[in-house]
Amino acid sequence: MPNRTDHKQSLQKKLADFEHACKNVGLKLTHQRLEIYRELAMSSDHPAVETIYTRLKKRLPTISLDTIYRTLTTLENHGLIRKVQTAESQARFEAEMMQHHHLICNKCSKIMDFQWQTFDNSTLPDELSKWGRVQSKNVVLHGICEECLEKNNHN
Amino acid sequence: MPNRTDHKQSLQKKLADFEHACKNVGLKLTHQRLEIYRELAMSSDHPAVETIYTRLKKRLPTISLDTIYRTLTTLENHGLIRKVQTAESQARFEAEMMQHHHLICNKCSKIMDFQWQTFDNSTLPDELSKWGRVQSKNVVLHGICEECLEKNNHN
DNA sequence: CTTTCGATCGTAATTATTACTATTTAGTAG
DNA sequence: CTACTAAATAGTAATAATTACGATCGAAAG
Repeated sequence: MPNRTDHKQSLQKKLADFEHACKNVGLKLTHQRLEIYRELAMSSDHPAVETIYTRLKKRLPTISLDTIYRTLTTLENHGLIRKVQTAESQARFEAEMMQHHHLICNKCSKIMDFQWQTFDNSTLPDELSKWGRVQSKNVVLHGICEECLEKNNHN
Repeated sequence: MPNRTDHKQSLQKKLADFEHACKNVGLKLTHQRLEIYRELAMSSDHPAVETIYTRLKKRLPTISLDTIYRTLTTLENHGLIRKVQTAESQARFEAEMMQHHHLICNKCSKIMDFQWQTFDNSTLPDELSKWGRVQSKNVVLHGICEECLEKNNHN
């Protein structure tokens, strides 16, 4: 029995789950999809699209960049993989330099600031002490704002 | 005397501080820089570059997009403004679907996963209850990883 | 006032992502 | 096993975001 810190499932298990998940949501189980997922499941370095492309080309020399973009988007929409938290493709700025955190609406992309003293005062897990020098510590919340929720109700 | 939740300084104060800061770090105080900063200081909606450009054009019809990009980068490098947390210009992905958080190196852009049960179990500040529906709750740490710190020492 | 070097403008180039079309293929029905 | 069909892919073209370049311009120091 795996101990509770052993949260990484075996690759086999992940791939099997993936196949089932595809079936369940009606996604065709293509060679490319499986390989793209496998590549990501084997990687722990949060690769960019180009990186995945380069790595996959060794096994699938004819795979297209478009397929990778399309597939990653599809898988993300079905909750099978994640895009690492980013505000959006385009950068956004602020002049507020006080410590604060962000709450981002997944629908309208509005960003709200909030403060959270309790969090700011908390200490990080011990395991991070040997990582290097932590310079900033922020919370990012994602969700749907009240306004967008209401819009949806009126449809 | 302002109360403690009144964390927004007056625009006047901010602009004055900005002027001093520019002097201190040897940045020329140009009309464009001041206006770009003013625009950002007046905005609470975390505008994208195009947004800033559009707004500024009303007052400075000849301002160039390049100037805005360059200026924002300059100001960010001097810690006068902030870019809202993004991993990078290019998106990055992961297949790990368990709740976890990210630690990102500002030098080499490596992303490390970590877990933080205490945080996961914590409750959000009350003020957020009326925002809408929060769907995810993550910590993003930025800093310099051990490896990059050592590289710097050897220079 | 003049000088000087950093900053700006206008535009071109680059990079990341998305769209398009002809072709291929997974899933299914005969 | 073969044929069908809608979905998926490859290859390439288009778009969007950002960065680079070269000719001026102007802030700041003397």
